[in-house]
Amino acid sequence: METLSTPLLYLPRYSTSLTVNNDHEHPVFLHLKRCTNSSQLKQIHAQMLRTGLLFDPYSASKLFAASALSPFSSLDYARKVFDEIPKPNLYTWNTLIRVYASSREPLQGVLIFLRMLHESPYYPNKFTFPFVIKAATETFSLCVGQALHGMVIKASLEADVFISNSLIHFYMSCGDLDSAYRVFMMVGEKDVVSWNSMITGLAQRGCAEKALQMFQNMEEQNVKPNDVTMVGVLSACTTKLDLEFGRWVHSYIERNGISVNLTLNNAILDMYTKCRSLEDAKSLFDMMEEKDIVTWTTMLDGYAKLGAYEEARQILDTMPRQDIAAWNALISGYEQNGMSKEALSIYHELQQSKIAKPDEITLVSTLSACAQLGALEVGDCIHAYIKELGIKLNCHLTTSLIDMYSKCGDIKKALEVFYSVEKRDVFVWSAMIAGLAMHGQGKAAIDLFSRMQETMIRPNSVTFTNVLCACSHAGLVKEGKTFFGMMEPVYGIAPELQHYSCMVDMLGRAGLLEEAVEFIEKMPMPPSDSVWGALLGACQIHGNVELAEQACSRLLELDPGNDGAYVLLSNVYAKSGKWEGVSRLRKHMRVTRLKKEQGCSRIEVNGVIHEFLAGDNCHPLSKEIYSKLDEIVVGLKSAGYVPNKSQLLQLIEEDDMQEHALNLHSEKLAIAFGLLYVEASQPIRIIKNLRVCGDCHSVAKLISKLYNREIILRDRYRFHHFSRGHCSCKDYW
DNA sequence: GTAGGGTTAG
Repeated sequence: METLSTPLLYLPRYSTSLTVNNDHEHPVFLHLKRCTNSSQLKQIHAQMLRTGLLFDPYSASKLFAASALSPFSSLDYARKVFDEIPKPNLYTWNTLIRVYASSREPLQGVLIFLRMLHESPYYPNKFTFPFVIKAATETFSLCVGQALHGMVIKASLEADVFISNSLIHFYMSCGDLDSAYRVFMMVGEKDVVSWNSMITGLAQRGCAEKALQMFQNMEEQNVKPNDVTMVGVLSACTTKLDLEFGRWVHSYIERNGISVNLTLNNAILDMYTKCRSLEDAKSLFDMMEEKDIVTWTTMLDGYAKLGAYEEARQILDTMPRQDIAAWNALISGYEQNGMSKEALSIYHELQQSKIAKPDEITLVSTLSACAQLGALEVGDCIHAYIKELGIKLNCHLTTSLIDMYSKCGDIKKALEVFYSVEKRDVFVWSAMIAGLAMHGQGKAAIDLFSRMQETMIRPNSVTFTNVLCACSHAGLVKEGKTFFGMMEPVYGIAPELQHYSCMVDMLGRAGLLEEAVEFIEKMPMPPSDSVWGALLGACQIHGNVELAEQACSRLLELDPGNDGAYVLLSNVYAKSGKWEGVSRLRKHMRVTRLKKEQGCSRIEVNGVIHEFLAGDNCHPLSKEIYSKLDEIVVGLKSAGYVPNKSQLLQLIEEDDMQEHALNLHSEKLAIAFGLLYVEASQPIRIIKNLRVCGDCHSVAKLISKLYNREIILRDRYRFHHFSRGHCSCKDYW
């Protein structure tokens, strides 16, 4: 520790008077200019205090600027210096606002500004406003910015292009595009930054077309674009996923001699990966002489999202520093491509290696993977980890937790999370409504939707999909029709295909097949495969062969490879004893080599996921499982169970064999495994990739009674809670 | 003596 008795610098002891007489060449300023570390700065500070130079506002401002802006100084130290200055001048106030505006506490910038208005004799000048507007931008404080805008006008400073540009950026960041545009229009001499602020603002708000239109206007006005302009334009291309236009922009940059720096190269690279051209991305990546963490992460993300996992992994292993963004890119790449097991394994690797610390984004992706897999125990661990680290739940995390708990079958925990948070955005509300819907709690879902209306949060298109889905699963036809009718007139949300599908599903399930058909006929757009699929599903429930045939052929016109359509139609035939229809379908599937998606059920025991396929004997405990299954069948038969073969795609002709095939359904294997290895106090949680068949549904009900166990089964569309011989779906599914 | 706009992971 250096002390003042061993100075690093020799500071001549001037006999200073308090006034400096405009002697700006005071030697202490020279030292200040040459100062390279904080110890030297402190010595100068001490010297100025001793000599009283600090009482001169101009000299003090010099010291303060050095304390606030030099790379080796800290904001805390600068603040201490500021507090010692008896009469800070306007320059000093401006500098303090400036450093706070770009610090981690931008709000302080606004507060200091207010203090300046009260305590100082100065009125803000053309330099003050850009700093304080930046502070308002960083805090997303619309009313503060609006007030500042008012002050700018009163001070007759609205013609200042720097201030106007700050205001444009501010309004864009707050999402007030109209105000940004108004300020933009008022700027007399728009410079390149004015245009850039509009272009990047629009691009970041997802208004790609408007951003590109702005770019065109800019060219027409003969304002020469620079590298920042092109980053904004590329961002718009990336939103549009328009590779051809992206390539044109790349060549435009080269043709117009726009200087390409690292950031611009990164933006071009991102455009190529998002527009799915790995070739273009790779060749740019290889050519780039300078790369930073963004370059590496962008390339890694491109590989991972497009399924080139080996290449992605190689980037991770060779990049100079594996920060958390890189791990997140790999995890989300797997998760978004439905490879949840791989996503979880990367997450585990990350935790064990401790190379980087998981952040909110890591947790959101990993929770989604848990939700897909139904990995409740892993999901629970992540929730515990969040609590342990004291991570505050933001809306993204809250949504992911609610989604994970709902999809893993623990609706109570999902509700706990929902009620534990103070802040809920439209995604949080929608996720909770979806959770209740998939658990068949339609009434609760609707109640929640009503409570949502009491808040300022406006429902979006997804919210309505979830509400209609809730009505459909719970048979709430009247309510569903009301909500559907309100969408456009009350909420200004035009119904989309998924809303029509939900309505057809709802009407169809309720047996209103004619009404469902009329509804389809009145659709303002061509019905999609999922609309016909909903109708076909309803036909299966209500055994309407003729309509099923029509729905199936319309569905196959749109999606010829839809194996589910054949299965559903086959079930309709089987249900009404039309075996010739069944074998015709079977033959057709054989000829076209279309295979029914294999049924697969999953169960998690002690954090390990066990997977079963129909008739599968790959499991190491296969023998025990099958003997348990035999025991169950004997027990069920003596309780009066008769196998229900109506929903079996008739691949096996003989009766005995049919029954055998039924017994081998994957969910039955998983239930047998659960009875053997899940603690008696715990529910048996199973996840199936397809819809549960009627026979398995009755069997699960009986088992829940005979063995006095709770079984929670997630199928492709919803949950079934079996308990004491009943199912939560009330056999309406 | 002070100023404004940009790229990656949800």
